[in-house]
Amino acid sequence: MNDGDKGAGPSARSKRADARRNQKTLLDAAASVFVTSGVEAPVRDIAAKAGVGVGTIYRHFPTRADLIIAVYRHQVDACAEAGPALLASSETPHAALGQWINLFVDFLVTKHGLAAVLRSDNAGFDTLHAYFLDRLEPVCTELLDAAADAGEIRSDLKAYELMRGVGNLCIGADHDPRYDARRLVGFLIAGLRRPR
Amino acid sequence: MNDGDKGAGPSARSKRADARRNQKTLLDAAASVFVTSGVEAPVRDIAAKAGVGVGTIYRHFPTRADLIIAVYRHQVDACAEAGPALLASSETPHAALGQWINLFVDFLVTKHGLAAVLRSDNAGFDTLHAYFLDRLEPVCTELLDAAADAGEIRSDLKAYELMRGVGNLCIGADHDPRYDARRLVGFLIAGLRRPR
DNA sequence: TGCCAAACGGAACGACGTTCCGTATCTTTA
DNA sequence: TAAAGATACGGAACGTCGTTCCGTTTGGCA
Repeated sequence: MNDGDKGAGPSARSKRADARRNQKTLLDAAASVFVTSGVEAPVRDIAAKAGVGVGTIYRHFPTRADLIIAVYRHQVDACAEAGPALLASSETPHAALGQWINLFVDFLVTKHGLAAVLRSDNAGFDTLHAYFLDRLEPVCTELLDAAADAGEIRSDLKAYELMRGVGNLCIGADHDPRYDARRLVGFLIAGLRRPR
Repeated sequence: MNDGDKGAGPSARSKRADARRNQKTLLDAAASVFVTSGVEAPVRDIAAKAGVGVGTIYRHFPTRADLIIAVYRHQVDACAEAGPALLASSETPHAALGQWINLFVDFLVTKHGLAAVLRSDNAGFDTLHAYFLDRLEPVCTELLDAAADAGEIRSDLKAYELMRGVGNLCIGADHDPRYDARRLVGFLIAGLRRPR
């Protein structure tokens, strides 16, 4: 338990001062570029925004996924932590599930291209995929089980499958006014209801 | 009614013999490579498989989308034509819709990466997107309207939105045994049922 | 047979991710 | 405080990819 490092990003302490500074600068620059150009923005753009060479990015974040994870870790964690809270505060487990899915969808939809990259089969994004799953799948499973135990929804759906489906529905949901991912996800969740 | 050309691919007639031959060779090579490496296979691979230079590909198919369209046109057309037939032969419009969507999903899922490319925001794939829409949206609208008129499903969903949703759900459905796109699409369709 | 438009092949270009290494900077130690 | 060693930096360089361009070849026709 040395410095709070969780394994997906470089340590924040016990490094040279300039390295620590650059890491922060890089995170800010990446976050900013992600907002304007999406998470698939060229590495050089991020480097330029941060006023740093591309080598520096790769030293701090060996893969692109590591950078994305570092940028969004807090929000993913918040989403994970909201699960149990919703379960405790909602009328029914199904309502909690719906609200939690809404959080998840909002998160994905507001990050340009994140959903797409999550599903990319390009090598190097497995880490990202794995991180989201590690963090969120248990939470989703808990909500799903609760709703299934209450008899509100079918019980043969795994959290993994649901999350992939929801994630997929969010792809390209920005920049297309004719496509409302939230609504479709709502239909999907509705379709989970136990027949009768 | 000259030679069957529909505008998205080069004419088959009134060209030099070698050109006509190469066009066929290219279609076969592309189809073959698409099966083994997916629709995003490098252009050079397709050229190599066909035994031609890359320039030849671009002369016959100005954009990558044109090549993909040419390869799958028959299947897309078949899917489009199946719509009215299903509507006529099924018990209810909702059943017809479900069966038609199944055809669509089967088509997408069996073509490596086609669903993903359909949703790609890379420039150059608009043509592909447009072709699918031109061909299939009217059919989907017809089915949707029939089911809505029969009071079986909600009436506030556009064919465009449904097709995008279904297409999205199919992304990455191959090479992942834990994810069954057909099942999720089924849930989505079920979720369209009119409340009651 | 000889001409020439049509078609061909593949080198070349620009964008990108990623790696590598000479250089600059920090930190430690004498 | 000054020099040495470790650490980090910048950006050139490499490989891959889509796409364009042009010198060369070839098929059709007079």
